[in-house]
Amino acid sequence: MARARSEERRAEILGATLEVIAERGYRGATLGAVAERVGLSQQGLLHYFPTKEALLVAVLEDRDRWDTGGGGRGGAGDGDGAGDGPGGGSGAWRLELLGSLVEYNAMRPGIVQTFSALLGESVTEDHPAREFFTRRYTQVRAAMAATLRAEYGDALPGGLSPERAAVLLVAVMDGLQYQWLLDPEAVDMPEAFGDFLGLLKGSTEDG
Amino acid sequence: MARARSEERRAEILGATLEVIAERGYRGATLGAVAERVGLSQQGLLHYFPTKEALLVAVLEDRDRWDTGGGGRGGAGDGDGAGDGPGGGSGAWRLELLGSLVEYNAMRPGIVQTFSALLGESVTEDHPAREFFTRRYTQVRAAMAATLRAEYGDALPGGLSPERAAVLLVAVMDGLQYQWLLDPEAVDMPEAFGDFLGLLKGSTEDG
DNA sequence: ATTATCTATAGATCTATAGATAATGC
DNA sequence: ATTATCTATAGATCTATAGATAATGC
Repeated sequence: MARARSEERRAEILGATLEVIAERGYRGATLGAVAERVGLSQQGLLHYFPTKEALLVAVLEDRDRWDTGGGGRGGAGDGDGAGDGPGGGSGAWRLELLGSLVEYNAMRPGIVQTFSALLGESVTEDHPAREFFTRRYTQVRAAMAATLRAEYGDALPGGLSPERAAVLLVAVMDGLQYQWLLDPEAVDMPEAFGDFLGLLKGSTEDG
Repeated sequence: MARARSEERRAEILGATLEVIAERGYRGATLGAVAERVGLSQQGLLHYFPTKEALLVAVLEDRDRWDTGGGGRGGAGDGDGAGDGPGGGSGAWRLELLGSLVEYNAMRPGIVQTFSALLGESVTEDHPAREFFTRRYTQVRAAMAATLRAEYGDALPGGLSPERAAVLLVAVMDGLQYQWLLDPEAVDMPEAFGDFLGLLKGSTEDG
């Protein structure tokens, strides 16, 4: 019971951390702000996560677990570095699910904002999330390539290899997120992503 | 002469600011670090830019000036929110120049990192660059759409309207920058961008 | 006068450590 | 014993203001 309550507390704290990072980024996030959000003193928070970096690491590990479907099978990625969704479990996403993933992300601006902010920060020097994102993108590109290969074979309708298309697929997902976060009225993220899938297929359907 | 020296100093300071932001983001950048890089005390720096935010604003205004070709004619955008290049001057980019722009960016990781970090941070609340990027992306999408329309008319070979293709074009440029900054060995940014242009044209050439 | 810089410093924060107190589980 | 929290606080920073000093340009 004590253990269970402790786990609950940690989950609460991680949720609050996601919120605070969405609002201020990791560097701008303070332990005090996270603590306040869960009704703890800053020092009380440090009982659960001994340093600020440990808190970030826990957030990223959580993300990894969630992305890989909770089952803990590594290798397959999720849809994107800055969005998330239901884990696959079988090794590679089915292409049609990627559209749903983007729609799902469009309903969760908070979490998209958290990871878009982290991704942006991660390119700066010595950022504690940099290695995480580097590794993750390698995985995600590989998973996307596998998905595309399963769907289209070694050459896509547009003429690209699955590997080269995968880079673009991931780029589009991330890039759309920034444009959409900054101006959700102006950018229909799921529609745009559908447009891109249409290009890969060599034809376009209406949104 | 005093005026000229002053302008020089300001330019030096802006250059140093770009570097420090690339390394630590805007929130992580300190006036002291910028000052040190130009051999001034932190308080000496504040003689030129009275607040930290004024320094950021100057960086962004500089960028705007550079992007619009230095001539000060508004309306046309540059290639991208997180890269830069020679200004157009005539209102819209020619499509073939976009590829060169990406190649140019690939030779300047520092500046790409500065603006990628800023873009990432800008999605957080009350970030002083948020409005800048929102406005700029609106402009850039419009300029891209105009470019595409000039090249292909109202329907691209792939079937998209210029406006809908423009969103993707910008997304690809940004998204590629993050992947490339995190892992330049793994991602050939210019090649990937060429692949995307090929998709828009409905055919693909080798890199 | 104005410009360029500096020293001193106020006033805020921030992270993390130390050590106390109370409750829970053996 | 262990767990959960708290108060107190050290030690670092950071931004920005105040005010002095020296040089430059009329």
